[in-house]
Amino acid sequence: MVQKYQLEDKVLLAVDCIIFGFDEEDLKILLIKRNFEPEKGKWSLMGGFLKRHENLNIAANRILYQLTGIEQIYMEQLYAFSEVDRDPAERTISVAYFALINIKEHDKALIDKYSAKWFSVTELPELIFDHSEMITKAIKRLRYKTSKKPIGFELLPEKFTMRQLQKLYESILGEKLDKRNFINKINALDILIKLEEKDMNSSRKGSFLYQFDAEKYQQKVEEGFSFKL
Amino acid sequence: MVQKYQLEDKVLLAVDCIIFGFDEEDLKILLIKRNFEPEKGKWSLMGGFLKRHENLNIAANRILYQLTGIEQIYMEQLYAFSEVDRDPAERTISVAYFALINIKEHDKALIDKYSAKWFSVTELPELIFDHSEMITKAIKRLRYKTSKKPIGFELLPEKFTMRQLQKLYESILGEKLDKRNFINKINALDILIKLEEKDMNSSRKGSFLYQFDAEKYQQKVEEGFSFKL
DNA sequence: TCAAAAGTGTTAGTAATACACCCATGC
DNA sequence: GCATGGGTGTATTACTAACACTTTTGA
Repeated sequence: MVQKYQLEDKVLLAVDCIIFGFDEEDLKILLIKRNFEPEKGKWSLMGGFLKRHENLNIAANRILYQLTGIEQIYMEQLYAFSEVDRDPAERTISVAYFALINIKEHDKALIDKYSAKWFSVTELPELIFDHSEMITKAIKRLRYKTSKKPIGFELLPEKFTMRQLQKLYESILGEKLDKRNFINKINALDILIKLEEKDMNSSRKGSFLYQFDAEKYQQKVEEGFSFKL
Repeated sequence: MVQKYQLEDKVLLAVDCIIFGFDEEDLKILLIKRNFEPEKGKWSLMGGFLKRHENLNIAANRILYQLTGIEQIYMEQLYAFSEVDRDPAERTISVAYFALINIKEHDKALIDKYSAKWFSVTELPELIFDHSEMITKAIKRLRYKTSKKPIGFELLPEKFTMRQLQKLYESILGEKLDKRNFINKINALDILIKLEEKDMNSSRKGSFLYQFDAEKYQQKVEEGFSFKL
């Protein structure tokens, strides 16, 4: 006979999604114009409320899908934000999630339809509630993860140049890296396939394209390999 | 005019506290016999429900105080656990917090009164709900933090021997460390004060006692120092 | 006198950093 | 022919890891 917790306070539990993308220049974050009160019309992370039948991961994916049409991506829980007055309308606790996606792979039309927009992390607009704080924390976590595992390949097209990869790392870490050291380290990891093909857009000489070797990477992870950039 | 989110589901939000302690031998976790249904009488983390007027940090401290008499310690948020059926009585999301405390500094009588008990992390009893999973995650986080910052001093008495400190690190990391390398590294950090005094309990020869130099440490942190064991 | 834990340095290997010039091409 | 970005290797330094014997003293 299971007894219930009848005297306890219940609260609204929100989920906010921090979606990172990369456009071969800058690290970007996807924001949306909020279409309900309070703060209607202001920029915001993709957010919504947890429903009774969902866990938080599922809610995060549903909310992202409803607001942007983006489906089935891996999101990771960041932190629960719980200041009593963080939402002026009503007491709400928000669990922030973040994810990395490839901007080009996700249908621009769909995102436009939903009035979502990419902003460079260095030029974010004013955001509602504590969403800036969430983003600050997400960037910190992203930097940490980047220094442990070679993530970031999600953010690039299937074929990419060393220079694009380097720029991606630079924009995540917020600092310039040495070209030769970077290439040496990435090559030492031995998880890229160098293609015959060259990308001729970026320079007259052209630069070789690479692919991420997911199989080799998986194998190395199983052998317990760890990464340090 | 602030509008409310009237159609959204509300849920119970619980907080569970993972309290780490060290008794100069083993890394331990504080557990309590649950005195209400469901699962009454089984071992559990210290848990309770968030109240309307509290944020999660404050709730975590209140719950810990009510169940163990331990006050005013620094707790860090770990993760929100949200499986739909994690609590059979009613839909409950739980945010886990963890902390490090010095077992001896916290009044044993008080803890006994509340029927809390310390268990070695290597010999945990069966726990309710998803509490084992919470502990696994907390240990992982603790190991990570230990490898970045010289934490763990919270777990030792004010004066301690190098060997005690080494045992603490070994029990957090779950592996043996080399005595000389350990001492060399700790000394290189230059955040301990070597005392004249010796501890005569552990051996015939006696071993020198050390103190953590909080001031020096603070200064180094400000200079941007980072730690790698 | 011996058992039990404390204390003490060096070396070899590995990883991280700093650094500068030539190449290929389109204009 | 020159401007642009691409590509390449080495030397130095700092860190990490492995390793064994002597000291002290209470029983």
